[in-house]
Amino acid sequence: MVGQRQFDERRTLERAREVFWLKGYGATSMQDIATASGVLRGSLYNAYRDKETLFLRVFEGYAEEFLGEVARTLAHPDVDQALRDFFDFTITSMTTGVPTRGCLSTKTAIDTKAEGERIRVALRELIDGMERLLRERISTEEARSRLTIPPEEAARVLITMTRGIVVMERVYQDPERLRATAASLVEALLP
Amino acid sequence: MVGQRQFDERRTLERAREVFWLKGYGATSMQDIATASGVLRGSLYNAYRDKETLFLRVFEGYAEEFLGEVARTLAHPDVDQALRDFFDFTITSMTTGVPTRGCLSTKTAIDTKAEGERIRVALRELIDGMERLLRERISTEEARSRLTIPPEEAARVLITMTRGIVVMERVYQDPERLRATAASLVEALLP
DNA sequence: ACATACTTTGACGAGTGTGTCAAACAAGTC
DNA sequence: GACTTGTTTGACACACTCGTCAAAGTATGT
Repeated sequence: MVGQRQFDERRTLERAREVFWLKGYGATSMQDIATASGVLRGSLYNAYRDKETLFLRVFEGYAEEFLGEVARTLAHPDVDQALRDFFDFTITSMTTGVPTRGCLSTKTAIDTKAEGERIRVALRELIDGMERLLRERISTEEARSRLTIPPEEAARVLITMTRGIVVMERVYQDPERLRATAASLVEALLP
Repeated sequence: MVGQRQFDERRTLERAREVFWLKGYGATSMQDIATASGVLRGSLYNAYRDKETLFLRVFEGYAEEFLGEVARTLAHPDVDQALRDFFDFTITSMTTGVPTRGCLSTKTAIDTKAEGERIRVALRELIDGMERLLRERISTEEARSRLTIPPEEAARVLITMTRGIVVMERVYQDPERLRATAASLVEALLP
């Protein structure tokens, strides 16, 4: 390679992720990312073409990490505990930072300035992935026998619940309340 | 009154609501509302001071109507049916329009440009109101005896679920899926 | 008819946004 | 040392944003 990239791409995407996460796609300007990363706006446009493409690049890494963490939390042998760990992880993730950062994928899903098809596809892939992990975890013979509804349906309910919890976090800013609600749902699914 | 308002306030707030609902608080400009209502920007500023105050005025009407509808849907004597009607109403509301408009309160809750305290208070009032209606409806002796978890917890789970459904609507744009998920939850709560 | 009190109107200031581009630059290759 | 190829840089064009304000307009009360 002859004319090679001068800036540290990992670090730049990391900073970009933080900004997108905190402010959301629509409210984040390329200048915000330039300032946060120390890379000039022009270089960002040269390297990533436009804001949407840069975002997709950032989101790719986010989704991968997130799914990895989810898989880890669900690994607990006890189904109840696995689900509690799962909710614990998502709640901790969204209530991290001051002010709390919330959930990147939910912010993006709701953002009217992020309605491009590429973004929606990326969102679907992440949620599909989470749903698959959940479904697989609660499809064991043991879990199946204890569930009040079929695992496929329970997985959908659980994944939908995580999205709802994100919204409630924004409104009430009370992690304990979120955990209690999550525990209530688990109790209803696995009495 | 001497110098009285020239424009039809009802109609103007109605149009403003439509725009805010479709585009979200942050992405809506005063010019958007001026264009949609036919009232000049200057007049809007004169009448409502600023964008946030105008929004709060709009949201007030929205919340009132919404709570009224919720109360009506929950009135069904059969608890299962009442909850199904409740979800049916929220899902129909968010999937109305082309493109579907989603949920105004959820869009506002997630919007990083709508983080003012007055807005958060208005959001809490609406959600608190919905929760109260739900809780009261499922606190009857009959409902209580059938619920898998206490009515207070069930109300929180239900309200959180509606917020999650809104997010899933944005991602998958599939009303049937939303109804199925809602039905699954009701099944888990009232087996 | 005239004063009053408010609304309407359109221009203004100041800031922000996206994306483009030509020129300067840097790092390998011949 | 010259060439190639991509990157960096800062300025540019253009559009949009919020909120303000002076001047013109208008319906009511006297």
